Amino acid sequence: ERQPCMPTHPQRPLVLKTLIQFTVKLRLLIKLPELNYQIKVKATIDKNVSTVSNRRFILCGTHVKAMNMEESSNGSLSVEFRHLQPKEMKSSAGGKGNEGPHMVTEELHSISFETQICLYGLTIDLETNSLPVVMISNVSQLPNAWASIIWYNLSTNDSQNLVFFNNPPTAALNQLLEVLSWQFSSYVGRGLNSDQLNMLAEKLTVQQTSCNDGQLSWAKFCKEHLPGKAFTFWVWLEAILDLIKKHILPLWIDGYIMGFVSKEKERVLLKDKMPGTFLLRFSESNLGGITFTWVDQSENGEVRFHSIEPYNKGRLAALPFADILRDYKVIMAENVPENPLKYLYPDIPKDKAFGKHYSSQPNEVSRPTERGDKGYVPSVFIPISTIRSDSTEPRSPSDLLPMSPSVYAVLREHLSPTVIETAMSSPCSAD
Amino acid sequence: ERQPCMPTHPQRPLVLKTLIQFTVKLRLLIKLPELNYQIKVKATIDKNVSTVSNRRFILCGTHVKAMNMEESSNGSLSVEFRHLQPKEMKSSAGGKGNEGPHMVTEELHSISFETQICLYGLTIDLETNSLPVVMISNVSQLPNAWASIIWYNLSTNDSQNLVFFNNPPTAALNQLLEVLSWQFSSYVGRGLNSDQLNMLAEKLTVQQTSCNDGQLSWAKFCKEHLPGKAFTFWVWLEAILDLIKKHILPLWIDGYIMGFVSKEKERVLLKDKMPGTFLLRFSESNLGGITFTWVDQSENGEVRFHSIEPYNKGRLAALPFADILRDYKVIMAENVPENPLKYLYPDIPKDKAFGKHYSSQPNEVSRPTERGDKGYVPSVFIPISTIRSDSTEPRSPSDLLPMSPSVYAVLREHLSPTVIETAMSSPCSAD
DNA sequence: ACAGTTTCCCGTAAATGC
DNA sequence: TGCATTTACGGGAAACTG
Repeated sequence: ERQPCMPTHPQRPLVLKTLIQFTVKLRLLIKLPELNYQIKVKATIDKNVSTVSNRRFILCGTHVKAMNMEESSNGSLSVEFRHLQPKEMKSSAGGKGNEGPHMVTEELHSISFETQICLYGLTIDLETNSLPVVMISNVSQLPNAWASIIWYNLSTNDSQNLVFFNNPPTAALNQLLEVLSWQFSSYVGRGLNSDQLNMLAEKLTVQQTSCNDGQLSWAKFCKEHLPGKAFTFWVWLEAILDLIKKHILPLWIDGYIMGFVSKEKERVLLKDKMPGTFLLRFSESNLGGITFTWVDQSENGEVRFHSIEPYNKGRLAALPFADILRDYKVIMAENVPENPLKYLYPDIPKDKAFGKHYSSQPNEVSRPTERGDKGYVPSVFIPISTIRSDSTEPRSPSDLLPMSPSVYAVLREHLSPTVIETAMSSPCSAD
Repeated sequence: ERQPCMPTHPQRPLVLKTLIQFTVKLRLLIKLPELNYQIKVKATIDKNVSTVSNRRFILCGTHVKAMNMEESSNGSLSVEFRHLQPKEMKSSAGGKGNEGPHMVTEELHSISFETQICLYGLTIDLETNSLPVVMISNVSQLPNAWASIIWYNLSTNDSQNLVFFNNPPTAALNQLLEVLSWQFSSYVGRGLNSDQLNMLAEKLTVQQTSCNDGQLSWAKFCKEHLPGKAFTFWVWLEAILDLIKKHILPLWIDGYIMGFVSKEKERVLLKDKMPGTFLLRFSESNLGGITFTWVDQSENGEVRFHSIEPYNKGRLAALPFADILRDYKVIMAENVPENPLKYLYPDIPKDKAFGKHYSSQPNEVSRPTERGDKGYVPSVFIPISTIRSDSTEPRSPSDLLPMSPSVYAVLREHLSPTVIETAMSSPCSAD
């Protein structure tokens, strides 16, 4: 008769975190003619202790509340519990309940709502339960918990099978893909097209030892590591969702991120394109990483591909991805302009003072293996002050005023042919 | 008879945060011959309610504990309360106690310890109190709270004057400076020299309308904003302590950061030095910012100074400061190598796809005013792949193998006039 | 309206448990 | 011992409250 739902982490309902409050709204689906008294509803967690767990929780906050009229619409009764927060009761009695699955994120719990309605002298006991919920204690568990919710609701219409993960069923691959696309559209505002879904499908079904029947096991989705990797498919995908949401949301929504392309497909796509054509792809080896791959031609006309070392959250926090695309450069050491900093006051050679603090980060000089571990082009951030000097039309000193004289002086000193200090080389011919 | 002390935030004792646990250790300074029974000590906060506040706190956790033998040394009795956590009791009765200071960080509280000792048939009540403590609810209040602790202990020997901040006394400037230096040495491992202290003294005493008597008011230290700034002296200094601790600790400890120098002094120091001589200075206008200033000469021999836009925590998290010093470059727009990314697959001009997402960050082209708001040289991070190409000794193609052919191709395409001689293997002629 | 203050809660690190 | 899980708490931001 009622319709429970419970957001906690926005867009990740049915996952509850201990000590973090959540909200549940309940609507009475039958209409009552008499409303002379309060209908009080009580919320309980795991009321019937038949849970697959020896963890016990209670709900703190006002878990008994009266229903009131819905302001909007049809005047039906509802009640919203706010600020409920689950707390774990340390069960000193180590009576291991049902053994079941070992991960807490595969442990299903249930929230019950009870009430009594006295109607025409009749006393009616009402009770309803939420869909299974997963209880976690730290956001780090959220990805796996959410996977459980997805898998459950994808696989069964059962509203209360708390032992579901004792023996989780397989899911139809095409249904799963639909859910994944829906995940993207609800979480980051744009779903996945068929090319992207095909790539994910391939990734999910490699090493599918048997059953090529379009079914996928829970283990393949969320338990077993991807071949050669130290993480599961789902963790990999969640890291990408997170990356998109936090760092490249508008680009994603605009559809400029192809994202899910295999390295092989990538080459097929790029090989006939103009040199300088590139695409954006999520890293398959780094969690939450994005790279760009571009094509060019070597002097003998051979087509070549280059992928930048993937950018992750940390780097993108320092420099937005669009800016990286705008400003990315490949330069030769000889053409790097001189560093204007030479002596720490009063006269300590810079490297003498700071040399031991330089990070091993491969700036300036490329790594021993020119391409990184995965064939990526190494890339670093360099602090630069860039000056525009428009040489197409000669200018008088006064015309240069928009550029401050002192900066101009820096340029003169370090970049002009008549350099005083040890110049590395003459500047490469511009253009 | 006892000796209380209480670390919570390491190195910021006497500041307690609600709901965050702390530890207190108590030692009995008299020796007892008989120890046949347990001496239980009770910890209370603001036991005598004569506090300058209507905030009420209680201590949660085991606040009654028995003393035991000290394992080390002389077998004296002690007790350590761990996991105590202060909680605020919302006093619904709005009976504003003592009016006093308005800031909670100027509200002094006190922790009391009580016990009873039965010795030779005599019952002795013992009680001792902590030095005044400040209760905060968020780390954002810690700097001001710690300032209160410093000022109190600098100004008085009174062990319990909880109304101290109703009318805080002035402090002797030289004593304060000593404390500041001690702050640096205890918090970031290196104190301040006299030059640095002189700069701070000047900063503290500008606009010192009257009393040039070497006394400084609490307000000047921690209440009034610095002239023309939106923060107090202390907040400015704390931001620097924080910056040092988190991003440039080893450089600070080595003494390579002059840090506290006025812009005027800076020029005096640098003007006779070799071009390329620089020093590191904390920004006076940006909270927690550090800049470097270098000297060079314009072509007509005029001495010029340049200061980089200060780096703050966010930027230093992306690029360590030592690396910034190592890699900083000033380049001209004309000499910037081409960006290899031109068309988003299949053939969308890059700027068409991403142009609207570029940040307004002034990369590539300098700002309208060539030097920023405060006369700083603007500076940005640029993602770069750098390739060493050693032209001093020609190499055969096979020597080029350590560099991947594709990277080589990039170089060919975008950078080289005609010929590239590349080698990874040759060590760069060290220094 | 607003500023001081507290609460909320993510996310990393450390502690704990098994 | 190692991994699974919880706890701790800094820090940014929202909510609260006079």
